[in-house]
Amino acid sequence: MITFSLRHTFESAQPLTFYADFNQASNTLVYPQDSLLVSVTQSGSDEKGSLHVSGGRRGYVTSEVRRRFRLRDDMGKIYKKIRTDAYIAKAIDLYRGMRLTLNDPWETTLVFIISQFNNVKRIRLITRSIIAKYGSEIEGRAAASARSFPTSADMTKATEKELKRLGAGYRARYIIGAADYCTNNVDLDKLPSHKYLKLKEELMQIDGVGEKVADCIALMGYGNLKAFPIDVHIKRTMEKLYFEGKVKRIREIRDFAESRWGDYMGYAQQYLFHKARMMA
DNA sequence: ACCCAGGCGGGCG
DNA sequence: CGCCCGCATGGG
Repeated sequence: MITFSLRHTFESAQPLTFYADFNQASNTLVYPQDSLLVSVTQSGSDEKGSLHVSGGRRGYVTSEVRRRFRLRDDMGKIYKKIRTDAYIAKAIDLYRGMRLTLNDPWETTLVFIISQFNNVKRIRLITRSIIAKYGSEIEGRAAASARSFPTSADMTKATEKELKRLGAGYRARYIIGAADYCTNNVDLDKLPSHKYLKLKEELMQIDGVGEKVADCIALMGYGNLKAFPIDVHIKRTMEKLYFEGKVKRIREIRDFAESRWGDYMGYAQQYLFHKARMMA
């Protein structure tokens, strides 16, 4: 039995959180991917409850779910490496089975451009509005219907005025720029996912993508676990926990994380972030 | 009214 | 470089 919690993963504010539907009563997640509507159900509330996957061709969908929910990650090994102190141990105990997810690079880019200087509820609302307006309709057996996430080419048709009407605010300009750049100047699917520094440098060429958002894209869009996004929650939490409450630079916090959690620092970040956000 | 939210880009010293 | 500021929007 694998260590996986559909609920904690869904609630951890990762890209799919912003557009998928999660039914708490049935513990079922319905989300569109690759023009399919996929339904994932986990029986029981236990993180080891068995998974049921439906929608599309069974073999393909099952392997995609395994890939996107990173079900091949050895959580025992990861927990052993990142369980370095009481705080993160508590986070692991509270949210055992929470996985990082692997999402489409463009999808991740758009979602995290929207995320800046924003809150989760509004990120979700704006993302859904964008999908409703610019996505295309797909169907599946898992539910009645849904819309696929708009491609960067789809988004080049958007105007700043439209995006502001959907609530994007000053980020509307970034979205326009990013859609154009990712359609005409770079192929996100060809960036070097395993070369952290190079990947981040390339991502930061995109309009509205700075260091923090680039780390989010590297982590959740490319699966690069050396990425360590430092947002307000992480910064405050780590300054308090590991730096005696003193204000530190991003660089120093990142170096500390790397020395402490090494190749699994991205997972450490997700557990620290989720606990900090849930407790706030 | 005021503060905050998974920050970024531009400008200044 | 490193720091500071404005930025749109809605919820607590």
